[in-house]
Amino acid sequence: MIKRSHTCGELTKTNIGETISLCGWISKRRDHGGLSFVDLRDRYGKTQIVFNEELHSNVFKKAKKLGLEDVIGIKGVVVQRPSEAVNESMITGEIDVEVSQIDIFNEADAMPFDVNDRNSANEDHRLKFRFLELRTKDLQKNMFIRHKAAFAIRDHMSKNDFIEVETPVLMKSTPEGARDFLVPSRLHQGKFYALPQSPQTYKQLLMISGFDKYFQIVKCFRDEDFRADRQPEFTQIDIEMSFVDQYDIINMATGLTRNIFKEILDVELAKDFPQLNYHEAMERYGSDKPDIRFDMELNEMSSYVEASNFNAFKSVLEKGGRVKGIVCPNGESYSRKVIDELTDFMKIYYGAKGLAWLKCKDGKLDGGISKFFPEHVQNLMLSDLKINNGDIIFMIGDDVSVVWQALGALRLELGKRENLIDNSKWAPLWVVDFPLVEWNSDEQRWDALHHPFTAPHPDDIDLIDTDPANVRSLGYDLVLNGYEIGGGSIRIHKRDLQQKAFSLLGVSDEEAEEKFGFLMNAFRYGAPPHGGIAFGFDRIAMLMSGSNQIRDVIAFPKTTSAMSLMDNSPSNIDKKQLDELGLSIKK
RNA sequence: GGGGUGGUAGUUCAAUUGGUUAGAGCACCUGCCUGUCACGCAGGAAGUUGCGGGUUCGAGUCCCGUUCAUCCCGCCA
Repeated sequence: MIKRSHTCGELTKTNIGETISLCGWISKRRDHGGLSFVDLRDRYGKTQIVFNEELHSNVFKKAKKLGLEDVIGIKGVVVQRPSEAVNESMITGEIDVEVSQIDIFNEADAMPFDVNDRNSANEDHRLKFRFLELRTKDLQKNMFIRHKAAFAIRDHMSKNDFIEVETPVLMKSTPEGARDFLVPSRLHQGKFYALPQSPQTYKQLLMISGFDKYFQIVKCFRDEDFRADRQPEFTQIDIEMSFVDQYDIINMATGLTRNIFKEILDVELAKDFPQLNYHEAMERYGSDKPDIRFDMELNEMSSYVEASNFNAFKSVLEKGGRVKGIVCPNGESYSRKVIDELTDFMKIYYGAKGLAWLKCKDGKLDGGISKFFPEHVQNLMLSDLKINNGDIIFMIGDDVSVVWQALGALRLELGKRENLIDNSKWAPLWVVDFPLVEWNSDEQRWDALHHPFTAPHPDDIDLIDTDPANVRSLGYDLVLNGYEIGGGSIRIHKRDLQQKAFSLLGVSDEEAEEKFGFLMNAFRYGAPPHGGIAFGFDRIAMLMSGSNQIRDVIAFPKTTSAMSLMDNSPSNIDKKQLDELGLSIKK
């Protein structure tokens, strides 16, 4: 067997005259009769190797039958290319390898798609042959970014005294939050393990154990519906610290994020990331994960509405609702048809009742609902909101949550349409002071916004009994370019406060004991104040690789229906396996 | 659970209002070619139009159902 002396990405004219050997895949073939050029590829690059009938007729004959993606090893001499044949776009473009010996390791069938071009097949087809898609330059680059990021994280955390502790993958099911993936127990028939949604309880127990700086790069599992940035199994950078407040965590996580971007992309992020509290984020951007690479903030419109004759909005205000609006440039391009499309978008997806608009023309407001606004009100709007000629103003009036959500989505849509987003920009920010709980009207109860171990803001503890909706938590999210890439909180570390939190969430003592008794019990034996954060490692890798699909940074991802098209999982199992587990399939 | 988009040779796409034998690039096969790098030239093979039903003289095209992929809403403590 020919073993390689070099990779396919490194030979240059300094190697001319050397006898070398290479191993790799045939990326491209150009046959000229007695002379045949082959681009040999491995993950380091490509090198052009030449088969010459006159020089090595035996080898030439063997090479005649070579096809795309055959795997070969060759031995030969590095030679200078004729000057007119130099390919300046390749590192190895000044040399050829004159092949004198060849091993054909494996001949490939006709390829299902062209691995030189990732776009040569649809995604479902590429997923079926994911091992081939992973040969593409794009995915090799992405996997390398991911590897470097994981390496940089471990290095950074270790240097800062954090230790990585592995926690169980088979754990107790807790029906709170996301749906669990379940694993039936053979030895305890009828009982189930769950795969962790996150190692949350374990890392809190590790704090009680005294591992005051813990981290783990760890797989987590959530059985919900999937999106471009969500997979059933995903990887978190899980971190927890003792004897800290939320600003210690924020500082640590900012430092880690800056380090990753510096190491992998050589990007210098701001020393401190901007911070917005939740309420401000919603009021200004209509989102708890705002993309602040562009402005176009949401404006308060109630004073203009009150001074107007537009009764639809006035009655919204009377009923305690809100009216907000955004000012968008390039209003001429918003024809009736386009506005109707945007209106449907608002109605169908965000429950808005409509989308009001007015345009600014010749220094005056025009069209849409402009006639309901007296001239002096219009003038105020023009000057307060800095509306320019050609702008269009969109307004929505509704319950505050609808206004926030709909306008937040509209802001993003308009930002894209108007090309306001600078793709070269990195805009991290912290969102803090989240509400502790939100009302779940379906279940008629309060749900934890983050999770049930999140500490309430110390200033708001008295409100827990009287006004739960306005209790802030010591929770925080790290947002980058409109993606939530991390989130965490200071945890409750006292048994009585944890009990209070459970009772607010409608978790009975018995239930709390059954589900979280082991944690509650641990609080009896010396629990330090602690808190932490978990980063979505896949999302970070995705953003760093310039993608908006998490699948692009996962070697073997699942589809949006949680299937693996490559190995066809999930799949049926033998009756024998079911019997061993004491399970039967419901018909 | 709901909505949008898509599924046609191995693959990427085309196919006029429903109308002849469903076409083209790449890949594949055969032959030619000694400086190509998207090599070139000549020829060839390749199709259950996702699946099931319906309308029609006639369906890739229209209708209903279903399935898969993808994007979004719900969901994701």
